[in-house]
Amino acid sequence: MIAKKEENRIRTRFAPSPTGPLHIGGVRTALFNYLFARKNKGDFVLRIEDTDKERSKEEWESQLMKSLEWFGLNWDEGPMISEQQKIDFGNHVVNYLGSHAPYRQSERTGIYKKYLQQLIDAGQAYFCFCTKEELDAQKQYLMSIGEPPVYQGECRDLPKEKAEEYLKEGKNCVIRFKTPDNLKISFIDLIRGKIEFDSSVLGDFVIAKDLENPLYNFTCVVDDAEMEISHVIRGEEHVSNTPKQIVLIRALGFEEPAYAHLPLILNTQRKKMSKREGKTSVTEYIEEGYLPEALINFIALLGWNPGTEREIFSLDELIAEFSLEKIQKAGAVFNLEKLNWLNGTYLRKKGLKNLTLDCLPYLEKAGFIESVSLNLFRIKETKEEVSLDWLEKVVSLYQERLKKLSEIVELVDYFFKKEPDYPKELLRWKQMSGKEILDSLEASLRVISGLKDFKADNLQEALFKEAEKTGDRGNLLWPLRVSLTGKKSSAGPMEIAEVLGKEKTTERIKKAIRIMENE
RNA sequence: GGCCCUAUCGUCUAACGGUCAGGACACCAGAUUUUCAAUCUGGUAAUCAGGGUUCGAUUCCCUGUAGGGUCACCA
Repeated sequence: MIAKKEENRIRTRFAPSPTGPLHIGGVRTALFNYLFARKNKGDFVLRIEDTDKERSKEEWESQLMKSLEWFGLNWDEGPMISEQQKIDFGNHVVNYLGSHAPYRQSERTGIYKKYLQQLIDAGQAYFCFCTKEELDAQKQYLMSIGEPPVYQGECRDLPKEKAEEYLKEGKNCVIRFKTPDNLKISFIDLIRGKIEFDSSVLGDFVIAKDLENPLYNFTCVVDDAEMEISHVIRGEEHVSNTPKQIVLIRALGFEEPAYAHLPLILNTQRKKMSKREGKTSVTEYIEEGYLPEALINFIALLGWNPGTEREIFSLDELIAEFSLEKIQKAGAVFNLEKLNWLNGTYLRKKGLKNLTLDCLPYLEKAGFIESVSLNLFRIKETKEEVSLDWLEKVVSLYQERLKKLSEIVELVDYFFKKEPDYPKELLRWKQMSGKEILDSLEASLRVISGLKDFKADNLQEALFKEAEKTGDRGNLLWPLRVSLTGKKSSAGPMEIAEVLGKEKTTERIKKAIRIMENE
């Protein structure tokens, strides 16, 4: 099924298990595999590790792929996807990039079975009939006396006939690998250098529940070999799996891939990021309104640096700069503030049209607007119809203030309400008296009424001229701004007025005047 | 507890054995300003400890300390 690849071709893989949404750490692993493959003109393979039938769900699988697609981390190969499969995934993923499905371990049982049988026949793996209770007790004991809690090999030398007899009886069993005794297993980690383990800490570990149900370490080794993966780049939590996989590779006569174990991404408590504290799934970041390019840029800089002082990189620029040598050894704390800053810079760089399109779902979800047609929207509260162009103007007022898309809602809400709601006190600038506020609002109203061309520039000119009378522009502009927005901070009142239009601007100032008069 | 890994500003990080230990985020101050941002300028802030090796250690070695990972019929 998998074509023989050319000698020395770089091939990496991302091998998630579909048991939940894509994790930030998962994106980083995928990203580095992707970057390394692309940098070296190699291949990037996606493999779904769904051997755990209890926890694996197809919806997670499609969400995983959707997330990778969103980031632009497209994989190169896999079985060609049939029309039927496309339909099966229904709404989740409409079209896969390159029309490749990922490799699914659940569809490769036959392959694993063959190799499993090979090990059993060669006496390198055996059936174990020990019960869970027995093993738990043993583990407890070993840990209590400070020994590594490994299987003691009770069934290791069980005669073949005996094993077959138990098997026939239907006795519960697992398949264990016969780990060689007293063996030093070392490998060169491309990031950490030489790492060595003693085989005694491995014990005879379980490689399959039975011939039909192989377990992670086994399937991983078989697949990496079958798929001719040249570089296994994965999280640091896997270093302790590596010696197990190496002894399996040797027993099966496979070639060892190169290994690179990435430092962990930590939470602010400096622990491995977990679902317990903070946001870990990328879907949460997507929903909050982080851009894929910002997230990619940020994650790339977590544990890697280009060796220069540059910090802003597109995916293609990362490919050009990437190298494994520049990867850090120590774990890196996920620094949300820096992500926010980066996202803000990407938001500011974005074209207004696209930014507005990105904001639309948030405005709809907030119940501000509903879509009438492609370019026409209705403000729900006032039933007014507005164009996409107008929404662009609204968004443009806040482009440079935005850190993430979701913030647009509370920033621009006053455009979508009949009138802003605010406490009277908010209209007061510094020590102004009620009379002064009233005068100020009436002055604004007068200036605005007399204006023919209702544009921010003209408004500014006229209002600044009026403001000279008191010397402090705030005297005029603060009450005006509050009357229009009901907020203590916002974009400039002239720009807001222009977008609001003369009529509404006038109405809102009049309302503020009424509030002041009701003293 | 066993095994494995790691250690530079609060955080992400730079520094062929010789640098005033550099940059970015955050923070503080100033400029700008009607507010909040954005922007510009400046500032505070770090080599875990102790031993070696060396003319000279952030850098190499050892010990200690601290932190992390992992010890499933999960991946």
